[in-house]
Amino acid sequence: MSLPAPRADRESQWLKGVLDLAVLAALAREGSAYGYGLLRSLADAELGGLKGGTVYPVLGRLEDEGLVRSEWVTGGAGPPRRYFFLTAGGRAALDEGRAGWTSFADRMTRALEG
Amino acid sequence: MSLPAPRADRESQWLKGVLDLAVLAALAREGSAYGYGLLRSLADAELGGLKGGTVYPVLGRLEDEGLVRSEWVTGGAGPPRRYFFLTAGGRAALDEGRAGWTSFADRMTRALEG
DNA sequence: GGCTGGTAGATGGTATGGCCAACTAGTTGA
DNA sequence: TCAACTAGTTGGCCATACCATCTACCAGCC
Repeated sequence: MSLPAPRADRESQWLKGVLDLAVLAALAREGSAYGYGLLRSLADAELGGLKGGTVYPVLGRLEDEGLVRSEWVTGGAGPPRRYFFLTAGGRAALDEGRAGWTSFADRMTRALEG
Repeated sequence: MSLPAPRADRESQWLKGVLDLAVLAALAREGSAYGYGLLRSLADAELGGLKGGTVYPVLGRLEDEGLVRSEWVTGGAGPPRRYFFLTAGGRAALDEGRAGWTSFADRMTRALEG
């Protein structure tokens, strides 16, 4: 391929560094959630077409950073689910990230309009 | 180091895929510009602390994609400057990118507030 | 019992692109 | 001659979203 524009969906680039905040926000909104459910609510709603291979590593990173806690729940219908909850640190990180994002988005939008 | 949060400045992640649009917008605003000037106007204004190693490759990519044209200008004060101009394709890409960005930023902001 | 299909989670490799550091070169002034 | 500033270039690093693939559990069906 030698087409000039690789076209690599800009949106997937834009998600970088924001996806974790989106996940934190979804957890804050829903109280708790398991990966597969998040996957579908995020994909059906605002942010299009996320796949498991994208979301699960995010949850893993968030747990490594102590921003979420997880808990296996077995015995329901289907395979066991791993439910995630925000920690206090996660809530703080979400607030901070929200502020940073709105600031950045404003500056960027202004830069694009000039 | 074992601190949980690697702290890798979120903003630098957010710039991914948006910086090229910011550069296109700056060129559209100023008519033409050379790299070092762009560097300073972008850094002084909205988007903080950009370095040469970040901006010059962007200009190179934009030229490879046919979105900008460049022209060396020698004989002024100081080293030769390479001036960049938007092409028609660049203007179209800017419009398209602007629309995509505002849409994404809106959806993202809504997702963060929920 | 075996099949199939949907649910749930995990993993590895790839490619993108901003970052830093170092480098070359031209001009100006001491 | 030397230093400082301007201007552009290059190479390697690293985080992270993407894709494809894999395991495993359960339900319904024959």
